[in-house]
Amino acid sequence: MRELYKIHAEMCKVFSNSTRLEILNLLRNKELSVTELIGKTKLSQVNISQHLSIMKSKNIVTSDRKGKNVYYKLTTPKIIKAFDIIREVLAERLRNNGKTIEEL
Amino acid sequence: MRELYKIHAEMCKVFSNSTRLEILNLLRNKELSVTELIGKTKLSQVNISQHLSIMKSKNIVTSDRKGKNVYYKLTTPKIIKAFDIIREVLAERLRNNGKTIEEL
DNA sequence: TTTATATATAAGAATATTCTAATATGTTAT
DNA sequence: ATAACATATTAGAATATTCTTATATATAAA
Repeated sequence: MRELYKIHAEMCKVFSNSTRLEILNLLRNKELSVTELIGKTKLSQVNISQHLSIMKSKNIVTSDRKGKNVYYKLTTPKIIKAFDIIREVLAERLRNNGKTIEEL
Repeated sequence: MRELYKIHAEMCKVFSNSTRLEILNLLRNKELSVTELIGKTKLSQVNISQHLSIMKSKNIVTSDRKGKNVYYKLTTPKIIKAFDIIREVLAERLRNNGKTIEEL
């Protein structure tokens, strides 16, 4: 049973990096190619590929090559459900401090 | 706006350790003292205090001293909502592999 | 005020994560 | 076949995390 906490923690490690969260948020509605992700984030190609590789190895995203491009998408919308709950908590806290998400 | 992803990631770091997840799961319904947590987990006092300290610094739990004991509880039930969504994803995956959570 | 019980903090070795730079591989067009 | 474009992998320095050991602090009981 303690093994389950380890697997759970391994999965949450994916969410513990801001670059990966940014990528996941971009993938919330539609699949995107690496090139598109580069364009939207201004991050380096290498870095994005590395993070996508990490997320793929944890089964958070899947990839699909279409010609020269490789498209990535979420394996389940529940990932974004969890993402959004944490955002709600953060938004509440900011609000309590007189700030809004938009200000950041 | 990229700042928000960093705060979000900081919060998720709390969930990226199996011991902390175990503690959070024990705190899901009721507040517990450090001694009670030691009894339920068989982890060392120092280790539990350290993890509680980390979670307190990230505002995931709050503490309340009552006599000799210090009781900890979750700051918001949304923490457990997010926890449970990830568990659902893991349970689905195990099921697809012909296993159940109970087996672990 | 000393003792016992409960909890917290500090220091440091072992381990893990992240980014950058260099390079490799895969696909299409010429 | 080779050039151009898209993506993946490797290696390593810098940094962060985790656990253990030792010790400190806080409260209550004797």
